[in-house]
Amino acid sequence: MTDVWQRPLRSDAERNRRLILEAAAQAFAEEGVDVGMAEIARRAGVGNATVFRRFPSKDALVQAIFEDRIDETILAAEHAATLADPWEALVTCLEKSAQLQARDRGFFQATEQQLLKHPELLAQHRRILDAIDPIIARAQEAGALRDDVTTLDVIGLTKAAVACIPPSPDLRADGWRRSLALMLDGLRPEAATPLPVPPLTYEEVERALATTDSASA
Amino acid sequence: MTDVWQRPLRSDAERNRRLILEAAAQAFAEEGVDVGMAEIARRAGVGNATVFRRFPSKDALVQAIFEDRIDETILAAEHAATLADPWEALVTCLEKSAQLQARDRGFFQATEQQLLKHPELLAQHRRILDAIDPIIARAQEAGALRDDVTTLDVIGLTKAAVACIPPSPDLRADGWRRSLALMLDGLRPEAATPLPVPPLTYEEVERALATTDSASA
DNA sequence: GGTCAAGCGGACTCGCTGATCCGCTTTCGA
DNA sequence: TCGAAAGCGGATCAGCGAGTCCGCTTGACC
Repeated sequence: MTDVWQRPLRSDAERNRRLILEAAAQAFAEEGVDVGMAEIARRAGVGNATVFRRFPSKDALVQAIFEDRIDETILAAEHAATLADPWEALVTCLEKSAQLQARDRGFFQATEQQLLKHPELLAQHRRILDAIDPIIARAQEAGALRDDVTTLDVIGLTKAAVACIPPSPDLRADGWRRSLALMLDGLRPEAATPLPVPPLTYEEVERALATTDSASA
Repeated sequence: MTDVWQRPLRSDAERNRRLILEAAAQAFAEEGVDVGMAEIARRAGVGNATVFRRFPSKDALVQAIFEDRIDETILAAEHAATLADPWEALVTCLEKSAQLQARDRGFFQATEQQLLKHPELLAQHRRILDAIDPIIARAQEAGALRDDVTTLDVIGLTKAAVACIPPSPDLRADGWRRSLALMLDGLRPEAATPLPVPPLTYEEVERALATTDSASA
């Protein structure tokens, strides 16, 4: 997606691009997506105009970082999928995913509400689903994971495990391990109790987000 | 807390006050706390100055609504506490709490990150904890709830159950019932597996929020 | 009905932040 | 070494949203 620069960036420009991405990721994670572009430029040690030259808008910058994180998550899922034990694969995948989200807590927390409204990002997000799907299926076939949950359920729970810890740099960073463990206990077949309502489908979510989009944009 | 008006408000002023509160609650719920005061005034059918005359700042307005919601939650908890079955009391309490949060999803989601930084609100929030505490304790004594979870854990999970459903007016509004059910399954003693890290204490959270406050304010 | 303080609302200020402009600097190929 | 194009950053613009001002209206009390 986006432009592929025929002529590669000049060396200093490429270096600045990286500095900006790092600074922005850190700033978003620490202070949320509301940090000003000026602050990001300051952290990166460049002028504000330089930021806008590399990323035509703040949105574009946020999206670039978001895509990076999605790639990392997918990589983690693909690695976890290679583990022999189906349940361990699931747990590993979810733990890594939660860890990534916890690291950039401010970023994810502040963006997830509004970020999916960009169609490109929605497509990216779908890639995560596809990466985790087989892990879920395998765990269910092995009888290690209850049958009545969907991939979307599991992803939601993981997100929730991170979200239920208040975001503060001064709080123990591993709090999510506890909530995730509680949720995993609820995902085992032995714990299963009939669920009250049917799951959301991806199509439902997609449609709803698209509508919300046009309403709030 | 807040002012007690010696002279009661003139009838029209009182009416406007109510209109503003309702309009603001709805606007926050639908669009998040980022809606402008002008939009709230528009929804209430009053001029923007009128909003500021009743609530000296946007913060004050948000706090007023927040306190309302906390009162409702505590009321629900107190009602649930009267139920005979300890587990049912817990479930009822959490469901009602989740329902309230789901109704004003945008509001809670957008505020929980930053709202607790006001000491008054932190104190208010503490009242919820105190209301739910005995319900938790009773369920644990009855052997219906695993022993190794704290009230803070349970509140966190409830919040998370709501948070893991994307906020959209076009999405089925009862999605949280499913995630909450999954979490409840993980809270039963039979499902219990040793938890990896110790719980957060209220003091830890309080301290962390206070620090985050001064950093981000 | 008359008086007047309380209340009203629209126009305004003002600061903040995303985004642009422009004159100077750096890289890089020849 | 040198010229041109790419890059740079401080100054600046523009729009938005919180909060204020002021001349007009309305409800309350006699």
